[in-house]
Amino acid sequence: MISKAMEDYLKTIYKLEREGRGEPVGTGALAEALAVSAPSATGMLKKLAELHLVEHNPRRGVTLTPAGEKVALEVVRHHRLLESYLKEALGYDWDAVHEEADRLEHLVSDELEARMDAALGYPTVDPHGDPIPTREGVMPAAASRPLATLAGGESGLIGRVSDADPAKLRYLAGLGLFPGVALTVLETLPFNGPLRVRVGHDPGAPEHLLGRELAADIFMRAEDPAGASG
Amino acid sequence: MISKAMEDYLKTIYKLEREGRGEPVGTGALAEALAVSAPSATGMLKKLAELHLVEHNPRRGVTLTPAGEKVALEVVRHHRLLESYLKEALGYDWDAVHEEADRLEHLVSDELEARMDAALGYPTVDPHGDPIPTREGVMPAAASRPLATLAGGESGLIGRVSDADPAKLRYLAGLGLFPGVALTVLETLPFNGPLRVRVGHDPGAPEHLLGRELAADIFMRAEDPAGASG
DNA sequence: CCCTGAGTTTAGCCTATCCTAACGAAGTAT
DNA sequence: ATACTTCGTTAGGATAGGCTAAACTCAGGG
Ligand SMILES: [Mn+2]
Ligand SMILES: [Mn+2]
Ligand SMILES: [Mn+2]
Ligand SMILES: [Mn+2]
Repeated sequence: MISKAMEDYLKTIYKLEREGRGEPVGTGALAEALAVSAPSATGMLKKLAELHLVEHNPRRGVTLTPAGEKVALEVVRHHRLLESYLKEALGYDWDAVHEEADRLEHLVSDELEARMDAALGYPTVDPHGDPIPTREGVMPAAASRPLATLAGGESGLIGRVSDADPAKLRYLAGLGLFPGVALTVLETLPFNGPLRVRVGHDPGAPEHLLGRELAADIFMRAEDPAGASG
Repeated sequence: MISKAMEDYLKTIYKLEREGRGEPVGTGALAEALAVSAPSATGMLKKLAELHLVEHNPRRGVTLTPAGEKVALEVVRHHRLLESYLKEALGYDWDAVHEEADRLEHLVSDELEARMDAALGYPTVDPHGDPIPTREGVMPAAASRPLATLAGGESGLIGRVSDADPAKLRYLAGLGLFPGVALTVLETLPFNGPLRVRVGHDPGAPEHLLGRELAADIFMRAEDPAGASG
């Protein structure tokens, strides 16, 4: 049986694997991400390796096996469906959904998953724009073009926003910046200065200044939004 | 800290206290209801007594303290709100909600509780007609008049149905018998025979035969339905 | 080539919750 | 009054997960 704790380990290994560049995940990084001690992580990794959910090369790191990745994707699917459901159906703010979903994600039955999915109209991304893995365990590509790579005058649609910091999410919400919103970069001030952006293409639309740290949390859709025709 | 396991013990003690007639709950009955061994129950009772959540008189039984009852009522409130939410908002069948709610009831935050409550329009009973304790920890009275106590020709509104057996719930749903539905007892066959009932007052309305076992699971509202004027 | 330090693993413990087997208390029946 | 029976508690142990302290590995730096 796969416990709640095991699911959290697998989910976190998955996340760290994505963030890193193909290297196996280190015990220390894993322990830190889970807020447990390194020995606890070592112990759990042995158990997970025993179950063939991870490959553990002592002192080198861990990698998910296909079976482990399947479990991780299921948990991520539950998490992101929950975030979407809490926001869309129950009116949660997008900075509050993560914590709630983190608790509930381990208890979502197949039926609850299916009913939330249907109630939401089979969404493909969560409130932060993170892709929702399919029921079959396929993770769609995430929007990955940093806002700062847009040239002055270029525009596009916000695809995704980092959900790591609730305070940033609240600030962005205050500016009206969500996934799906069109954004035009008016200018990029030099020496790592802020970006001046306009919401939408209209000359009359609100403009905002975004510091580099905040801009780094915003990713644009790959697809051309079909019209900087402002 | 009150663990999930403790919440389950307190909830079950509460239920058994209600079912019994004021006598303290025995260790064996509690253990059986929780599907654990008697020694496990003894051990947990000591811990709960330590926390002043129950009063445990060894070899006599347990009683909830006011603090323990408060916790129990919170868990029951979460359970019944969840059952209502799953049915009303997500389209669950009323025989499927109990199992799901039993898993989720320990993870409901104050915010989730409040949002489900509001989304449902502040319901006072769950899908089976069981009263939902208030946020302040008050348990409303449950419909308690057994269907079989209605005289031939008498009618009333179904108030509550035992949720113990999903198969019975499915059968009753097939007959259209839910809380809130009007029911007229046409006759009560002798020697503990079945009840012939009519859904509603109309002479043309569907009639059904209910065996005593099934009838014993149906309880009518105390209030007079204001009109056997059929 | 050895030494050192960062990072991991081992050793030894702790807590929560559950279990079985054995023991004890109390009421019931002879 | 004594013996049986029922029920609860004590004793002893398991498992899952987490922790601290100590030992180990190994890739450089000297
Ligand atoms: Mn999240
Ligand atoms: Mn998210
Ligand atoms: Mn229930
Ligand atoms: Mn119910």
